[in-house]
Amino acid sequence: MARIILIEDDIEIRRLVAGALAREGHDVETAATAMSGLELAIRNTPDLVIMDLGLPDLDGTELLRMIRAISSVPVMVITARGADDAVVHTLDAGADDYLVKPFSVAQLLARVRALLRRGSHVEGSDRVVVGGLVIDISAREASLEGAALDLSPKEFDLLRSLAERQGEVVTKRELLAEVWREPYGGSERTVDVHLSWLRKKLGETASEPRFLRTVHGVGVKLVPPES
Amino acid sequence: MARIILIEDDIEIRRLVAGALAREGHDVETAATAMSGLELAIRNTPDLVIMDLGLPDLDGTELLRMIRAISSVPVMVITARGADDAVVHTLDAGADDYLVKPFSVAQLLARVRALLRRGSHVEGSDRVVVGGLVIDISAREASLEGAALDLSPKEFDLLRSLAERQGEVVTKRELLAEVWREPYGGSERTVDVHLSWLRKKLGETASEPRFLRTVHGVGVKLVPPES
DNA sequence: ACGCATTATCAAGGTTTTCTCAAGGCGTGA
DNA sequence: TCACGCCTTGAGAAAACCTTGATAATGCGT
Repeated sequence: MARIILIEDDIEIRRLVAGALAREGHDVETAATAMSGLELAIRNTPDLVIMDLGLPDLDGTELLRMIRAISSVPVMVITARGADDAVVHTLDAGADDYLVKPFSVAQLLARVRALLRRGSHVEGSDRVVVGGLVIDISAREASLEGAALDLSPKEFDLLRSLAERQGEVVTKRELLAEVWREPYGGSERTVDVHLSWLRKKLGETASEPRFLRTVHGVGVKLVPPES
Repeated sequence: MARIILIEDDIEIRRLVAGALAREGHDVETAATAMSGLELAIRNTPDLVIMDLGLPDLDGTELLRMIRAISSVPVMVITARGADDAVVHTLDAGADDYLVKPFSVAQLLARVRALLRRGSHVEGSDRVVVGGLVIDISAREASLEGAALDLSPKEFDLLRSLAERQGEVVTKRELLAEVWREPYGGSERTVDVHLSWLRKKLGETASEPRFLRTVHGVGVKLVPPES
């Protein structure tokens, strides 16, 4: 699983590519303009950017330079311009691969795999994904539907403990042991309160749960929200 | 300048490509068969391997697998076979790029540059770019939005330690160990103060952070600024 | 439907962590 | 020696966070 940003104005191609990538298990965000794509590339710290060269608001090479100025993320360019000096020019501006439309989706996916294969060695960030909830352990940050969550230390640890055993019911005692480092003492009330805060930040309540389902008499479990 | 191995049986193409690469300043070794190419790849620890898929003594994919078994060197495949599943198959076998003959030499060179650019980044990562902040490690200098920063030794080491693990949370203890060489003793106050100075030079404050985000109870991390 | 046990939430108070300032030490070069 | 830049340390204030106890709500078995 990788975070991929797709910047493409043609809605047909966007759907086609985004769908194929999603089917490979990737987390895809799309943008139809250069500026919104740039913003995504800054905010989401993606593992790969795929961009069209012919965007409505800005020349693709310009966008590429802007991305390169702030990040070394792998960039794949897809475009109708197949002229040789366009390819050379774009690659030298910092692109990692260049695919000419119309292209085969299978080949695109294979090239994406090749780029990610190289990139994955660079970072040691491991993530846990539950529905629209993404938890990045080494960066110690979590986001819900792309929007960053502002979690306190205990809240994050709590969420991580639940995420590492997603779908499983975890007792408050276990959470006290894992998060609070208190295998015996400690009050289970404390866990309740933190769960409540977490719920608030996840946009849910105990009576309308989405991610955090309490199992009466046993504990809680973290699950992807229903439909 | 990079060490490149070219495995290609067609003498015309071999001369053409090897000549062009040499003219770019690279150190090129050629082989006409898979076995001699493999030997070169083992002995010479190249920065890049360019290989034909249709070699006389061994199937190209087989050679690719053998190379991959012993090395993670970038491999570029050039071949007459343009069929889509050949491309997919080869990329998935570990190739980094795939160019169909007849190709333009200019494009080949541009793709070589792209591969080498990435390869050198992985190895002795000498420059770290995060947002508008550029840290040149071997030159021991940093610049913000193009303007050089005047950092004291400790400030630079601190910034470098954070940059080398950008996006990751680093504890003050770890910084004391890495920057101050004091894995146990040492006061975390010291780190705080240096962070404060660094912030001032980066044009930010703790309450209005751009690059240095403190993670309460854990440490700090270096991230690209938002928007 | 009733009562008990468990869970949810709130508000208040206390604790820990972080930030910044200012003072002083140390070494270098003028 | 003096001036200067650099580093360390201590202290106070501010901010962020955690815990607790009380009360309301909910679930479960009878």
